[in-house]
Amino acid sequence: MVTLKDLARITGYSVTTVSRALNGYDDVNKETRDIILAAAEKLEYTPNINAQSLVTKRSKTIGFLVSDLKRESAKDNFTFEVLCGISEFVTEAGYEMILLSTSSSKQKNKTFRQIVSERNLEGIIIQGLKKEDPYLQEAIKGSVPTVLVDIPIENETTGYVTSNQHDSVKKAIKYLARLGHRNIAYMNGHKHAYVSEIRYQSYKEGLSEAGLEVDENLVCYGDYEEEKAYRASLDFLLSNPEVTAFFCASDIMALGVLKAAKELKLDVPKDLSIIGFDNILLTQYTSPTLSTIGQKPFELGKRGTELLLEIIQNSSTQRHIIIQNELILRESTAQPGG
Amino acid sequence: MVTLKDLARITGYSVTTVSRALNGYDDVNKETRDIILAAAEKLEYTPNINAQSLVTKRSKTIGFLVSDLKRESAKDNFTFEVLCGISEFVTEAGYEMILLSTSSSKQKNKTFRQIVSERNLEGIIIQGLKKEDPYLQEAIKGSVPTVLVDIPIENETTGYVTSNQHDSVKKAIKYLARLGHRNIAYMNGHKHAYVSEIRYQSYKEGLSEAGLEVDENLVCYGDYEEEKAYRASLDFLLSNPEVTAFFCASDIMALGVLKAAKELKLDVPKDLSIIGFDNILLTQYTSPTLSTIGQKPFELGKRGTELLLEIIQNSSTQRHIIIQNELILRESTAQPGG
DNA sequence: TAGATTATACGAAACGTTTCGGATTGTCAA
DNA sequence: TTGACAATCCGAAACGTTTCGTATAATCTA
Repeated sequence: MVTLKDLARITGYSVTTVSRALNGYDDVNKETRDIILAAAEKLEYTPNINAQSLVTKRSKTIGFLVSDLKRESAKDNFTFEVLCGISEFVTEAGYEMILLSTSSSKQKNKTFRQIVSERNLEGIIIQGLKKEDPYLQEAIKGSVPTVLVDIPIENETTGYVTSNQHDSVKKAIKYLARLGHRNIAYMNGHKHAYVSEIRYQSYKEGLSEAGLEVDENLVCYGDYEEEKAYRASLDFLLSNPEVTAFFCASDIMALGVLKAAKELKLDVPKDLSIIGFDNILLTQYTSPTLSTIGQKPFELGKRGTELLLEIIQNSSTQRHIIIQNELILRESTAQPGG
Repeated sequence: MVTLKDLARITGYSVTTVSRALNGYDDVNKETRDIILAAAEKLEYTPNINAQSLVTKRSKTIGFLVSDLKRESAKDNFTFEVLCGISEFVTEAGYEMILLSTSSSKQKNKTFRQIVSERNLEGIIIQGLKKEDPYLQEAIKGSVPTVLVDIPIENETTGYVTSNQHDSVKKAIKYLARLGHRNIAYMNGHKHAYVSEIRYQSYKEGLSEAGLEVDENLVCYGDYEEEKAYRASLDFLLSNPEVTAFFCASDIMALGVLKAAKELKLDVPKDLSIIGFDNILLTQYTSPTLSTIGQKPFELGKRGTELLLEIIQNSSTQRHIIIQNELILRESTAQPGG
């Protein structure tokens, strides 16, 4: 490893001068700067960021904190797309990202503050924590620049990035209503996630705005799992034959509903319209193909990082960014009865 | 941020003693150790890893170097699963992973050595670099502990983790032969990837071992893209009606072949058997469902990290790990003619 | 020509650790 | 009583940076 000291020894200047030359200070002679730069180039010098961060407090590193990244989560490319977005912007900005995977239990061993100060992280992006997770509370209360994905909370050092879930869910519901559906069921995920709540609220508002009544009995819970959604909807569809449309809080659950419909010999979309959420790759390959609400997780990651760096540099005017979803209509939606 | 100095001030001991107490040295009195530990606990002290690494040269950090992690790569959950595997093991071992995304062009700005020494990385896992990428060469020649995913090269400080692609491809080919197929085509990916070569070799050997002749004309190129595979196989199947089976170097390309077959009104598997590679989620949802070779990327990541840490700690006896793939038979394979 | 100003360079301290080599007690065998 | 030894503690240097304050020499101003 070649250090400032090496460069100093070789060029004959002091460590101070070498440092200032490399950092572009103007109290160093053009000639000596050139000599120093040449030597640095030749020896492939790069500053040791750890040492740098020790004195400047700027580690050029942010954390991506995600809940429980284990075997099963590999299926979830929402997280991965967010990560790709972060990676792209972070690199552009000369930063680096470290991946922090945590679980509810691990949060007892180490506080959020500790995680951050261990590695001098300048800021953190949080995705997929449960509402009641201590880290989330710490992050919001603390003074570490933080950006939350899909959790709409903001303050001096906390911002968030999300999609217009509210509008897009309402839009989907109203679309179904416009097609003539009167009994629109809702397949919700588990209650740990903020998004479940938001989508459920929006579903109800969508119904109201379409002049339909909200019926609590038309809500199922599938925990964001295909199998659970399948079982829940199987029973549900049997006992609620008046239902002609299903809005699902995730595509995965929509697959479960689709499977149940097939099982019950219901024709999709003739007997039952289905709309999912996420636009996962699979939705284009099922038969019928699935209508869904498409998010842009890559964008969420990218813009989220942008926001985070603004908060870090104190140059941000706003504390939140909203990305537009799109309602993607495929074969699984139609007028009731065909 | 609470430092050793703070603890020293509060407990009345020296920084040295505090440090030694926390690190479990036995030349500190049980009582004083307890006092110090209590204080550390109370103030939520955690060592600053950057400062630590400056003196110990051990940063508790490894890098995951992946080629060009951009928008499109989000679809590729091979990489993501590997990443999840790395994350799991790395956390267990008290390390942290930083994500390094590079492109062929970026590799000109900064050398591999620089990337490593910038952040005192203890080791690096490399996935998806092109054969001719400079970083790959540097990594192999250099003295930084490195683990390559799916690139079988090893030396003093370099190891690799891969699956038994060779055997599993041969197995698939021989399985097709046993079913009675005599003209088995091969859809290859682009030539930048080591795996393309390996799979192609294994395809040929599989044919030979099954007593079939290798015919170079039965090889198509789909560049690991569905669309390209679709177009390539469309022409190919038209002009080679004797072909009754297609082995594809990836599931994505198998989808393309499947689409082409449907387009040509070929019945799969009656007129054409198809085997893919990767076992992506989609293969369970196509119709017919796709036979494929299943890799275990999570395992690759996890065991790869294990190997890397062994190399770092100089405690490893072997320099490579082979994970068993499995041949997964679904509906897309049958005897020729049904 | 004296004093002020500018250009250029550097010493030393600091960041938060670890670790080497002592220093200071107290205990015990001879 | 003395010397040896163990137990316990600490000072100072080091890791690779940045930065504050200062030093020196050259140049300018009046």
